[in-house]
Amino acid sequence: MLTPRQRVILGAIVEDYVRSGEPVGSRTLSKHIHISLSPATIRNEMADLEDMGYLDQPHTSAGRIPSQKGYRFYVDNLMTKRGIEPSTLAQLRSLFRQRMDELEDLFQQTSRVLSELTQYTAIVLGPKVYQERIRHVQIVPLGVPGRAVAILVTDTGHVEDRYVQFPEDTSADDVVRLVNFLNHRLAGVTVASLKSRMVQEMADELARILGRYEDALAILDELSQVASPPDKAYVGGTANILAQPEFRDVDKVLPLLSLLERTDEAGYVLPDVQGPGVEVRIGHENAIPTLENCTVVSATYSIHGLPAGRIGILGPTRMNYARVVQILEYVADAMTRLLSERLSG
Amino acid sequence: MLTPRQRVILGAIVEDYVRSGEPVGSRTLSKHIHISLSPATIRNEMADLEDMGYLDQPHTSAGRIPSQKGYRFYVDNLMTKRGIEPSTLAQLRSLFRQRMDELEDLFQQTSRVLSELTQYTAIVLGPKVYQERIRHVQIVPLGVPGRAVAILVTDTGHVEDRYVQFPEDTSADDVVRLVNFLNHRLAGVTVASLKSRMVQEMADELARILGRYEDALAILDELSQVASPPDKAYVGGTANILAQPEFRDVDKVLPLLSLLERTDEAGYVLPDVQGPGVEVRIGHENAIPTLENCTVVSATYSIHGLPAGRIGILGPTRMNYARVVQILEYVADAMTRLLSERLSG
DNA sequence: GATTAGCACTCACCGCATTGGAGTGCTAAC
DNA sequence: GTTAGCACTCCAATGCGGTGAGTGCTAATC
Repeated sequence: MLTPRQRVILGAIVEDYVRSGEPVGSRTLSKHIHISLSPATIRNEMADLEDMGYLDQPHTSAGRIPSQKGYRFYVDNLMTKRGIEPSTLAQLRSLFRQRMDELEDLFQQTSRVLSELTQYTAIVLGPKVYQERIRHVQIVPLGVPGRAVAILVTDTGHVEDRYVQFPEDTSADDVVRLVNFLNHRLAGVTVASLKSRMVQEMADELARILGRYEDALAILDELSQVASPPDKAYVGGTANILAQPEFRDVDKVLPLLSLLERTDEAGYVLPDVQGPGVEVRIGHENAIPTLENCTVVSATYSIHGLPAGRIGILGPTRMNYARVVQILEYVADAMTRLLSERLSG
Repeated sequence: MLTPRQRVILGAIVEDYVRSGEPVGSRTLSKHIHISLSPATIRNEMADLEDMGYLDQPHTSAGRIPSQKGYRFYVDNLMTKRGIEPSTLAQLRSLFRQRMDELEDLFQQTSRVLSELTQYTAIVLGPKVYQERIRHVQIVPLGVPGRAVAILVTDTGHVEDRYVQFPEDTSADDVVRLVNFLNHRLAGVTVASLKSRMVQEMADELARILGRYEDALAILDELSQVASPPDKAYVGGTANILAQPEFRDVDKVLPLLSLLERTDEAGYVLPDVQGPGVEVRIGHENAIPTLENCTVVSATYSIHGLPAGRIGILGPTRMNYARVVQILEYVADAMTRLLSERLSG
């Protein structure tokens, strides 16, 4: 257990190091406002903190830097939220006051603003489609026989489309019948359940309508594909990583940038927690080894009380935790309100 | 004008430098197979080439490197295409042999493979929608009165959707009438013409159907927005830039990465040429100042004989021009064939 | 007249020693 | 328990000579 004095010293070291990026020495700390101890005393305390694993020393004659354990203790016990600076708050407010017709815009803009405000990398995951309810199904045949586009619209206004192939001799009438049937049977059903059991039981009915069982199955199979799009990730400010002194070295950033570049994998950077509140993963706490020197802070936003998607910030372990946590709290909250309001009445 | 011997020497310098990344000295060159001259002679020629601006010298006692003018001369007059290596060809063939249901996949995969093969950054621009013909229009009202999703499907299977707002008292019947009217009037029309004159003349007709003129205008205005989506850019291999020795310095890459990150601006990297063949822009020939030390090689792909979109490679001026040009020629050609074949009968 | 051998010169780069300074650990005094 | 003092450590910056690749120039050679 840490003594109150050790806690003050650890907190001061974390905050000083986050600000300056330089290892913190005992002399620097003794000048700190809330600490009126001589450098020697502080040295003793620092040696103890290092023994306990809260601090690291880059080399014998350097100051101390927080270890990952140190950051963890800071986040759990010492961090004080001072409220978001007015200018930041203003920028956030204006972001959510804009009229954004497209959901896509909202996510894109959010990731841009988040990365600008924090100077770290921001990741915004679009809402998971499979919880939404189907509002409309449409099939548009293209010029080529047997080829068409299937479109799914959910009650949130989310549109998914997919190129599908039909048996070549499917007639225009068949398509109309199919669309009517699907709309009748699927309206209000969640996307998730479309994939599973619905297909089975619908196949029989559909076979009656079309008069061909195999075709009915094939068509439904194609359609069910529409319902499982990959989660879309909006990544902003990847270039910001380079500005961080700990990533000035090209060899260290390369794996990180490669990871973020594949937007399909970028989603895995955010942990899959669905609870409320902000989640902080420091260094090795992340599942992905590439992130061993990074911290990922993430939060969940909801639609109508249901967790819908995640937003997060990726930066070095030397991160301004308090500020990032507060900003994410604000943004997750604002997105929850905006989306819930917009998508009901 | 360059003498034949000067041309041989310049060509050798370019190819040697592209391969090694080190300034080329006279001794190295004299060992070159096709050059049987003493270092001294070569030195004299190199001095002349430098005077004419084809070569640069990093410092007095270093070898020579090609200037941008030198690269330009090489590309225009000296470059010999030796044919793509078998292994590369195999990879390209297998890319286009895959079944790719979504156009999106095609562009994404192409940009990935291009960047992997070249180890540079690849940019693929999706086809310009406005040349395509409208196949189907759909409007799906959402739960909230006056809010709906408008969907446009083109004959290539391209789907555009947009959240739109209607007058709140628009009835379900009105929407059905509107959709029927639009499909009747717009089928086969190019997206481009929808924006311009169509709107004007349709407004009158629509007003008769709905019985309200202002609303008709408002609705058409919203719809015309759907028809002008930004060109979508698929950027792959941005991290590859870091692997290039000329961009090991973080300060030099940062502006480049920032540019590529904003995918809306990434499109501007490729010049807007619509002719056939491959375009090479070296250093300052690029419109964007950030690219002063980069070369952009680009090519156009077509659908049914009409230029549809562009693909390109971004790398340092020290680039393997012959190889990149050949690969782009191949890919543009393959995309043209694939898209034309797939989108007709 | 073109080519080449020879030579002095330049300059980046490497390794090495030197120095300064920030910071520590330890001990003894307060 | 706290602090002053001191020897010690180690990084980072600086300076310096040696090395080698490469050049430009001149004079000899073909």
